[in-house]
Amino acid sequence: MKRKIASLLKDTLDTLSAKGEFQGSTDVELTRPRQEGHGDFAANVALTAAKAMKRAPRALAEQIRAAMPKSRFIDRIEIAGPGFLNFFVSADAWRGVVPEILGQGDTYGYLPANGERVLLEFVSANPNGPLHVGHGRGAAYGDSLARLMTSAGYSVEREYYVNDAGRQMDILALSVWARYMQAYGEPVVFPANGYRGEYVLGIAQHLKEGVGDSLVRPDKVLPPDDDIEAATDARIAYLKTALGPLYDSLHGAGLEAMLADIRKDLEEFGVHYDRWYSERSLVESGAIARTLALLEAHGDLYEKDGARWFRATRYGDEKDRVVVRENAVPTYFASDIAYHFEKYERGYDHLINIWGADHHGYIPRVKGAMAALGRDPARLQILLVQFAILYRGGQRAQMSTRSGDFVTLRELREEVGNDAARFFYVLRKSEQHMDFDLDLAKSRSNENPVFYVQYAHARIVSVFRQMQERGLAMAEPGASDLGLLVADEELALMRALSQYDEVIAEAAAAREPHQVAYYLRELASHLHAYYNAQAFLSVEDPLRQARLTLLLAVRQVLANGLTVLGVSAPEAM
RNA sequence: GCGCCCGUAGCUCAAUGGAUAGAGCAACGGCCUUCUAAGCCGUUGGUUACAGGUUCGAUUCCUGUCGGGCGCGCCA
Repeated sequence: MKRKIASLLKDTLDTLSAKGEFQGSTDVELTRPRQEGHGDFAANVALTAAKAMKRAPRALAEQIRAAMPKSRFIDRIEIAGPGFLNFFVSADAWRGVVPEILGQGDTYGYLPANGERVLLEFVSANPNGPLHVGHGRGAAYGDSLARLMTSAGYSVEREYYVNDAGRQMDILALSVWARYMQAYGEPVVFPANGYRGEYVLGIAQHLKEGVGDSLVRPDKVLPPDDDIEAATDARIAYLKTALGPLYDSLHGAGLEAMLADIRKDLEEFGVHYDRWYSERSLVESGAIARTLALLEAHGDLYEKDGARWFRATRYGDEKDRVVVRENAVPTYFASDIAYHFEKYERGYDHLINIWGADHHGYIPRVKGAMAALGRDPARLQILLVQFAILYRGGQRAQMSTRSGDFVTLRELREEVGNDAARFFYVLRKSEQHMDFDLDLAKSRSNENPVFYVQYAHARIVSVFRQMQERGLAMAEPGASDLGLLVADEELALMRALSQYDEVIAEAAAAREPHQVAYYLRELASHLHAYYNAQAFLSVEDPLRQARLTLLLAVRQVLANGLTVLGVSAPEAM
């Protein structure tokens, strides 16, 4: 609908331009006015163009209105305020959306394919512990964004970058080994910065059952005691020597167990990936070395304090960054450069990363590295998800992976259900700090907005169930006389329905799934109002058929929107 | 100290530079012998943190101040 009006307006402006009676861009944006009396769509073109043309805005608006052709979509056009053009759309035009929805079904709201490929990387949590509620927000946001952009015509691939090569994984291995030793009653000091979560015990137990006592070695706590990090590194080195090739099975046991857990968790949450991309594969394929060589060739690397540095300051970062440590081991940043460079090589139009807000300082160096490699940093869009601050019983709950004192995504899902968790997560804009009230999310009170929307869907289905029980039948939707739909609630509903594709387009462009959630709440609100004001089955037949047809369309759009958010549309509640 | 994000109703949050800043919850008052009351209708609630600036017009953009979160590693 919006596009139809916009196109009429553009044609008019083009005509005026050709006659020299209008200057400025004729690609005009229409808005949905907040104020009821301001029509269905508003254009501010007269206001924006008036200055350059040295004309009074209202007079210009009047001229544009006079030049607009008659259309069956438009009842009237008013000029209001400082010079807005307010378009009032005809009821018949609104009614047209109903057959459109029913004809397109599940694909209603899908925009035509735009041929653009998107690689969306999200969650990518280190596999050294279960996902917690912070990761859950990234998962819900990322997956909904993927669905949203798919609906908006993009070709989207989902990817999880598995950090299976770094020091943190060695610390997990060390932690598992300590628990394993304890399981054998061997004396061992648990590493001060190890992972204390209960899941580590499970992995150790599993390991014990699998390989027996073949990994038992004398413990050796190495100095310096005052530097925990250095002591840990020394112990890891010791363990690698002591275990030899067996270290891989220890490391692998932790990795595989955690990865399997994460995959299962996400699958159950409705989040499916097209690819799990291993960091280690970048090491083994030599991609890191090749990428560093490219930077070297461009003169963007140098030696200092025994390490190799990337000249990030040359590309806008605050300071230069180490890519190869003094001990010759590449940093995480080095693999990330290789990883992102490789993403560019794969030829996507948009590279989108979703990162936790604590990584924001990392953005300039990655973009800088891409610029150094001759790639356009603008094609890499990094979206930040702010932390969800947990509250339990009115108290702020702290999270820490290492202490094992945290709420896992799985716990949350079990307590509040996948639907409530997903809806709750995407109800806030991603860069907004979010207070996650666990008690509230757990409660099945009407404060939880997901029920409100799902209930609207279930109510419609229930009407059709009643219809059958009463021995009534639904005729072909196309046979209904929608002209009978004249009630305020009906027009409001149809107006809302026609807005769905606009919401999809705008939400996708802004990367903001929460817009869909807000829209659904509004559509549900119109439905509930309609439900309370009008009867469906207890009216006579031409009208009954028309109303049932409208209900079918509402049900369809509710279902489509919920699908974008990864939330189910229940038939009964 | 520097950088990034944020500050909107009692609470949680919306609002492509537009018109009288909106929802939900909470509070208060109504609505079920009829399709699900997890619902509907109504009332109350605001110096958009503060001070300037840009312009026809600012919650939105710019500068500064205050307050909160995060980051500033040869960790990831």
